[in-house]
Amino acid sequence: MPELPDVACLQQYADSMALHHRIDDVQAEAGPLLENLSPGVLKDHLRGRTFTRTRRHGKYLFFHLDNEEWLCIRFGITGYLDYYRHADEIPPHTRLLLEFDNDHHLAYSSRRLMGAITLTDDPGRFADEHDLGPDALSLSKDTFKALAQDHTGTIKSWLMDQSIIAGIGNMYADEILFHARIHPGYRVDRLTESQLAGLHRKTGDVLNRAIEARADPDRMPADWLLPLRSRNTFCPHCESGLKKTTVSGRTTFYCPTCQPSPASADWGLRKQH
DNA sequence: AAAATCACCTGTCCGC
DNA sequence: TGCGGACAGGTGATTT
Repeated sequence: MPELPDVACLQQYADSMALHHRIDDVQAEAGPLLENLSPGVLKDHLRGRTFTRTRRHGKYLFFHLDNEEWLCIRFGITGYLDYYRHADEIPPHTRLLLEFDNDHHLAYSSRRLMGAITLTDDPGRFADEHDLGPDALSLSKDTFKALAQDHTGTIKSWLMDQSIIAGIGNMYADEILFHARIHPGYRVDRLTESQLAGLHRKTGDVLNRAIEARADPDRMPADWLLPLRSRNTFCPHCESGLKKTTVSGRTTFYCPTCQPSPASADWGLRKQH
């Protein structure tokens, strides 16, 4: 699940719960989440330290340690954080468990092992090394338009490409395109200036509104697509039946009326059917 | 070279 | 009820 709004909420959660407590104990399992990092080394770096603040870039969350290092977490599809008191509250699939000096715990859980846990001295450098583009909430309209130059693939895959813009995933790409009234299969370089301007505005609107809704579909506005996913239902604007299809290999929902298909020359799909 | 597709894990859901 | 197969919101590697 965790796209930018989800990670922003996890950041708020961590800020309200997990800062300024000394880390007394660390449990980590070896495995694919810890790349180039052993559980023992991670433990050595974290134990005795406190988190002083956090930072988010795209879908990554960084915890600043009082020795100037940062713990970096990527959540993958199934990752989340849980701060709790009693040992029997440990969530299933906990992959990293911190125990603080106030007898509370912070667990990073991930059912599918698709996230990452690592350390860095500098989140900015980390973002560069991992080829992350600017955060989706940091973009000016001009930067947004400039980033779209010369791309011939689909607008949906462009929005989701973390090396271009960091933070947007499959679900919010669909939501943003729905509100911008742009079909997800459009070629990026066939969009008009005004379409790109609208897309930029909707990107900020949707992501910020999703954070307000605490990334909870039940709190999202009534005219949003996301809570309707996989329900085979109707467009909240025009009552057309919503379509489910595949764009760039990803499950895609859209409204065929509000988001009309591009003319054949304007598709960004290599193969169309 | 850019863009699409596959592979990575594991749990869930659906149809037979 | 049991079982196989498709599928899931992400990303990095591989292929086209």
